[in-house]
Amino acid sequence: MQRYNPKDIEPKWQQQWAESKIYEATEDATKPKKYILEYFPYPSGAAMHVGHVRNYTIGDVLARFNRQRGYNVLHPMGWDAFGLPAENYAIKTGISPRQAIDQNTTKFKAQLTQMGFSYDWSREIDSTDPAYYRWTQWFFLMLFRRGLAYQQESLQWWCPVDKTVLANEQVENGHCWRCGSEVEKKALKQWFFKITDYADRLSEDLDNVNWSDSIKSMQRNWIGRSNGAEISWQVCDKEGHETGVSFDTFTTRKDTIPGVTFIVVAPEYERLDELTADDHHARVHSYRQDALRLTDVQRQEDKAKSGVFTGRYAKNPFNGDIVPIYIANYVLAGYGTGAVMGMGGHDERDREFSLRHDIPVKITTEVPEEYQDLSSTKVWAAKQGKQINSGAPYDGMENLDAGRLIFEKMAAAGTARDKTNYKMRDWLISRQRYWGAPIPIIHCEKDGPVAVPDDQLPVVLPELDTFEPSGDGRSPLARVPEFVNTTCPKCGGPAERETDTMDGFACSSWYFLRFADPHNNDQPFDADKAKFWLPVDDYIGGAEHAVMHLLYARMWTKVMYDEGMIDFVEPFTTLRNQGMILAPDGAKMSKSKGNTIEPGVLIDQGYGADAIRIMEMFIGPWNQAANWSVEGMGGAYRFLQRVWTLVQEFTDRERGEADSSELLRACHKAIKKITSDIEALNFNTAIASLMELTNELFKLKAADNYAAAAWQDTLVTVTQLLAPFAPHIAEELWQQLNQDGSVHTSDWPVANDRYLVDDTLRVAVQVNGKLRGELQVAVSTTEDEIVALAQADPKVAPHVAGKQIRKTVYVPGRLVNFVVG
RNA sequence: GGGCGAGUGGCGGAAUUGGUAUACGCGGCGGACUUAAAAUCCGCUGGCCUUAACAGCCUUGAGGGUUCGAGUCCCUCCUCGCCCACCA
Repeated sequence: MQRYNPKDIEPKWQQQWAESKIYEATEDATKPKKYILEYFPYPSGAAMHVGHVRNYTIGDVLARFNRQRGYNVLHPMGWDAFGLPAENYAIKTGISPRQAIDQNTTKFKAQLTQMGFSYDWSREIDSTDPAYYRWTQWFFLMLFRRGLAYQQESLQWWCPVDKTVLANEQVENGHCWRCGSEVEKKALKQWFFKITDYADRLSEDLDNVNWSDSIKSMQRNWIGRSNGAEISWQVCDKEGHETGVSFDTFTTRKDTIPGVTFIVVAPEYERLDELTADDHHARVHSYRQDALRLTDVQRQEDKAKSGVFTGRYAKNPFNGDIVPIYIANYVLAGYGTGAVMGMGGHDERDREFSLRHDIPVKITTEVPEEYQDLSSTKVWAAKQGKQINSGAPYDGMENLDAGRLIFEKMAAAGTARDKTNYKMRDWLISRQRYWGAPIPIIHCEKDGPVAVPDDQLPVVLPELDTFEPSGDGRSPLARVPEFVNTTCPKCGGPAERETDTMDGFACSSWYFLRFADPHNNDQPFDADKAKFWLPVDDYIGGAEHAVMHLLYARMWTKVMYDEGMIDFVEPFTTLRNQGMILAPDGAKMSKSKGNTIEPGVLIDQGYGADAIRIMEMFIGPWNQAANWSVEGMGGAYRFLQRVWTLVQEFTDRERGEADSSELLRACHKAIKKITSDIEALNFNTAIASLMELTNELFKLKAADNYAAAAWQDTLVTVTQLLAPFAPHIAEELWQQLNQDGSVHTSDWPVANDRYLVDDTLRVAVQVNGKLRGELQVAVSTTEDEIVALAQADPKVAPHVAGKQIRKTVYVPGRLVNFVVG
């Protein structure tokens, strides 16, 4: 008997599938389409580990299952290859990013192929290919034309190690998302995409996508829409003489306006001088300089709420109160107006500031006893209660009603207006690095920033010998005169090219559309093809993209919709976030820790790709984290080996009129269960059912009670059910069972209810809810008969004998419960 | 501090609408085969009491509640994970 040896069969079928092109998708409208996509990877030089494999396996199981179920499946793969790792590698080794990426994609592709993933490689794309980034540049210009790409000089996050600016989304807790070093602020002129224009739609359209609540709430949180009011204040001196300067603050608590006891502005506040008295300039400026030198992390560590008085006051537009103006580093410059009304009564931070600087505190909402000590930092922040200390007619009202009235009065006087603010900032997309798509803009002294004409795209990234960033805020491209010096497309005069490149997230904001039409040289994609395949039906990836890629891609999609290029507003109908695979000890797998488990190694050890795939899917629910188990890997292999053995030991000898009903029942029960399990993404229980069926087949084989034809049919069915999970062994056994074509293009089995009817029922018998016995009865037994049998059952009788049965509950076909008392 | 999610055997995990808790796998124990081992096949495996079986009692983070019946529903609490975090 031939033993199960994955090394003999897996490479063979991988080659066969590639040659027969069975996974290539065409726009065949006779079948419903299904676009299944995994986030296209960064082809790093490191081997992929079993955590990555889980992601691709989920996608591949869905792709294969849907193909067998009659869908026209698009399952493409490509490379998100611009970005720092390749460039840093180039600096270190002298190998150009282009060469490194080419080597890595070859390696990465081999690893994916080795796992038997059913990608349509004819659609492979590479974001660093000029044929691709030409269209990334084209989209940049579309955004530019629509006023959604603009340049602005301001303080930006700057990573001192990577020597480039970063988007807000790429700063994690004050550290660079790539290298982990602490970021700084630097005043630079940068390119932005105006994602804030889309804040409302990005927030609201989340209602219409099938994403997990956690990702949705992460996005909503990040966008951070809050409705409130903008209030105008007049600057004055201590006696209330106005200086003629006014400024605005933002609040979400209109009801607390009567309780404002100070104003505080951020150190970066642009009009700080206008809010500062002459004799306070020195102190205010020294505080400002100190604050600006601090990194964001250091500033957040200032829990003591430092700050200094500006010497000026502001007049409360609601009640005329004169309150001091401070500068303090706990106020964020980039949110709202950069100036905040302080009310220590109901805000913890303001309370702390008030206590530190001896500012009186005034509460405007009735608070419980334990919060009445105003010298404590314990603040009653609940949003509802009775209004107090605000005068008539407000005192005694519900505070929210009072707030509305206060606002109406101020709005009528022109000192307040409705305002919505967002935590999200515009997306900073320029990078001072070499390895990215050049921003297709030409700077002309006369015409300003001018779009590179379409027919001059792509602006090709020149080949360089050194990629070292200079750190002076300009990219290495600035050192290439033949790249920089050009002529203005408008006036023909001498001009300079933009030397910054685009954030890699620009490339990944539209790649899912390119897969619909990957080789188009006339446009980013053909509208009909996009309409055929998009939106993506199942998008599978980790949660780490929640507020970056997934937000950016959604914005671009909406811009394309506004441009009339596509007819949908959300790119990813269903999003699936797989759980992380951790090392056996529960630690995160990483190359630096040296605890990665690589599929290539497991394949070399003889487990094979199929067993790895089974293990990945069986280890637990697909969307929960799981610890890798070395022993579990053996179990996955053993399971496949048992299936293999069943087919090898199949002999076609005559069995006469053997009764196959048990066999057929087991088989069709499994079909039904596995089908609904995969539909619900319960991959682990689908595999458990396959294991159960296999165990059942071994028992039936030992009993030797089945007809040969039914046995053959069952084995064929098993290969089909196994095919999405373990495609190689399924294909091999399919062939051994003399089936035509490929198991992967075969029709998914359908359960026949005829085989599922049982002739006996098992009914549990409870007394007062406690299990006391079990009945085996014919299906035809009536309720009365079952109750009588239950009562008479030797295990049940002692518990009911001599007691009064007060109630009998019968759940048809399941249980009888006697309530005795 | 805010948001999201999770607590079930020695371990990973199963349990339709509330209806026989612990499927399936790992690990462990025993058996068959073998000169022997590996591999393979078969059986047992939540805890307590019991020589053992039968029977009984207990058990889904803790405590209460609803119900004939709760892992599942409600309330209170505890623990852990992830994300965001001075956003006024």
